Amino acid sequence: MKRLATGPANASEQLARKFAEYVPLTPEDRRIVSDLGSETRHVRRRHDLIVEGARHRAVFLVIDGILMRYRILRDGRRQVVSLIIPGDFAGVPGCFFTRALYSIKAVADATVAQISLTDLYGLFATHPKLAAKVFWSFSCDSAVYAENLVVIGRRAALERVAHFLLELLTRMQVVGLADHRSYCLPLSQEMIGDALGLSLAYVNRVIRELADDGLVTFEDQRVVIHDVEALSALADFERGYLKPVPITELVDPPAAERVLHREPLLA
Amino acid sequence: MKRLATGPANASEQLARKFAEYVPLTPEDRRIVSDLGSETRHVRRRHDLIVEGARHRAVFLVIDGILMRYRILRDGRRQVVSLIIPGDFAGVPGCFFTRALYSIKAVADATVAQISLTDLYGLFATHPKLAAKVFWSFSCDSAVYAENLVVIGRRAALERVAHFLLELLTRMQVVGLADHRSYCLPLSQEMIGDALGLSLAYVNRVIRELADDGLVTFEDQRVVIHDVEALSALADFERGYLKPVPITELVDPPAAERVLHREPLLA
DNA sequence: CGTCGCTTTGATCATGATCAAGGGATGTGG
DNA sequence: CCACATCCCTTGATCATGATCAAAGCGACG
Repeated sequence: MKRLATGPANASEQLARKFAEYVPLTPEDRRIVSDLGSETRHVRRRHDLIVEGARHRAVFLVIDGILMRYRILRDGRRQVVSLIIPGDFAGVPGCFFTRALYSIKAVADATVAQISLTDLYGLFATHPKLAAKVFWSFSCDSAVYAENLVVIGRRAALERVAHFLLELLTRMQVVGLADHRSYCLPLSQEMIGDALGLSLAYVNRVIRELADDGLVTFEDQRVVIHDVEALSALADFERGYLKPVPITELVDPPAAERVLHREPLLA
Repeated sequence: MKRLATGPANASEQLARKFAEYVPLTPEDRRIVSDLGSETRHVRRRHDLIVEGARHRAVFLVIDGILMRYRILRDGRRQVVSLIIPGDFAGVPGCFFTRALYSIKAVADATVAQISLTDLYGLFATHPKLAAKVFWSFSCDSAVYAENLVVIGRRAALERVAHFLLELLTRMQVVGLADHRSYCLPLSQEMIGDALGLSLAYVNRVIRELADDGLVTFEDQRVVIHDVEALSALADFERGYLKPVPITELVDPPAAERVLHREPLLA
């Protein structure tokens, strides 16, 4: 259960790592994120960070650990809506609603940096470029949700599980928590089922089938994907949706192409 | 098939209508949107506005008509990822990726205002407050995707259809295209199935069942929900996820609470 | 040492898919 | 104006994917 990379100690390091390829943070950005997220909080495995229906006071940048965002329906059925790994924000897009739409629970002991909504919203007035980067990343999360709609809506159980493992491989790689084919996955099979709309028992059978075919191995909490190519083909996995365009073009477009005249910013 | 409201003629009117409650647009905002979206385009029913894999050059603000965002898998299975109604943006979040992740097709003849990516990105430099409002609305779209994950992942067919009809009722009401219990729904049962991960034949049976129970009526292209309360109970529908907090607090937080000092905006 | 969380496996069931066929409306080209 | 095609709805019969129920084993942990 060794870690591939030592967890970064603070918020700005972890965010910079996630954003590295696409949303380069300036030293100034990192200083601000460090300031904003200086108040860290630990969430123990199986404990809730946010409970559905509660009022929002902050968002949380995950520094270490894994959390899941979920809803439990009246009759006990549970759907996991997203897995939140280091570098991701927890509490988004709930922060745009007065009360939390979902609960968020730590799946493995987690450390998060707390950013008050006041500070977050204030970024628009004080550091609009950084605000743009953060909101750009919020928007990109939609792409993951949309893709998962295709997974759950139109793929068979085997494909769903395969896709799930590959998406997580890719996301973990981005933040340096996976090598080219393996990572630590602290989820029970029940949680995987709840993320994919499958029953616990069936997830177990499907995983067994994938293992029997020599495609993946689970040992302890580590997943090893022995043939990423083959599994991707099986799942019809295209990782494009996890690779947005660099935001540089967005925040700093070529000056010549700006068509609108400027307005005073803080009028 | 009468319309409840006459369709607004231009982009800023339609956006203002959608944003009315939550994201008040200033007169200046509306002028800018009018400028940006002055180039309109018509998309005939069944024609594609964007084809998966194409390079992105613009986003489109829907003025009139309905479109759907979808993917077709290798073996022909189709998943509709979202319905795009007047006031929504088409081409988001695809615009954050070099190539379109999904195709977008008009379900009913549509009119859209075209906004080039250059102009959209340029908003951050030229009109950051308006950019904030637009990106805030992009982020809110995530909430709809997440909710639909719960619908498709953990709800039975009857509940899915009921939830679908209620979500659309609420969204159409926001832009003045539905009264308190009915609206025009130009979708075939096959499309509804593709949005909900169900087969055409089964959608038909479920709709029949809802009709037999006197909960809804389909006539011509109009849906009438006879008992919104009962249907909401059946579907476990909570419309909170369609009602974000007003953005005013976000863009104009109380000055006293701003903790960070300001930086020059266009350094 | 006993409980709890998690995995594994079997047996049975049912929701919803698939296949097939027909009918009504609308549209289109000859 | 008719013939034909297409789209969409409807319904029946059958099938299968995956759910549900049940029970047992296995660590880990207190």
